[in-house]
Amino acid sequence: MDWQFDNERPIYTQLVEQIERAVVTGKYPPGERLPGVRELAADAGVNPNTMQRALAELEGTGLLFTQRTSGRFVTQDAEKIRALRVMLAQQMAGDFIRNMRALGCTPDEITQYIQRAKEEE
Amino acid sequence: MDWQFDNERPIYTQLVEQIERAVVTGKYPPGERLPGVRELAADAGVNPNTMQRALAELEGTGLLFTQRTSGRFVTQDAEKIRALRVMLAQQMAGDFIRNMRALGCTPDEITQYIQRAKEEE
DNA sequence: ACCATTGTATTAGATGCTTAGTACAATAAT
DNA sequence: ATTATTGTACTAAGCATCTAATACAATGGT
Repeated sequence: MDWQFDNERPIYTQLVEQIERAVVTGKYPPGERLPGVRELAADAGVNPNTMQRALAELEGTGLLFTQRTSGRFVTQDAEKIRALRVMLAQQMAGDFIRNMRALGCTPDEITQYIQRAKEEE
Repeated sequence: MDWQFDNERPIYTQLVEQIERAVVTGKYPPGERLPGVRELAADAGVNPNTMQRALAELEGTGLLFTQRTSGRFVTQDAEKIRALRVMLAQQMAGDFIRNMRALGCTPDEITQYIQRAKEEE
């Protein structure tokens, strides 16, 4: 997993996002066991405490669950995962539109910028 | 001006963004004088130091300039302002596409989410 | 000349994030 | 039974952000 951080926002927040992504894209399938906190932390290059904090949040939303001494697992509720993916995508699209509008962009202009950005990838 | 903040990122960063928006949307035309630091800070509900920090950054990019004791002004370079608006829009569109791709969205899927988000505003 | 207003600088304290280091509880594996 | 591995908890330190309060320098308006 290729972790990547900016220093605009707390690392634990970015960890949450990137683990969510790994789950909704199927990199960690439903029911699969995650590496341990220490291993994940070492892989991401962060402190175990910071990783722990991110994982605890993901447990709070029910995306992960813990079995006390055998490790952490992705929820087996595949529907929940699909729903999360849709929710995240809607959220991002909504935020994007609002932000573009705040710049004074018309719907057509937004479409043009999107088109351009797609071609550049 | 209706300031709005989340607590995900530093306030001074968000101040920079919102002032940039006010400029590129023409709310503060080229050459126009801004309210003083204290007034802006009071209006935004933040500490004058924090506002000062945001304004100093905007000066660093040349969007604003200071006349020692009469106040701060928007640059008179209208082309610079147009260029900034385009830059911000491209940046946002690029980030958006990358983030949607990271969620596993296809180009068509992205288009659908955009369409949906536009209709909901 | 005077003075209110401008931007700017400085110090101190509170809070949150991150790292480092250590320790403990529970259990699967041996 | 013992041991290694799991998640979890705690303290201390460093750092950035933000607020609060105060002070100073420069100048436009009177």
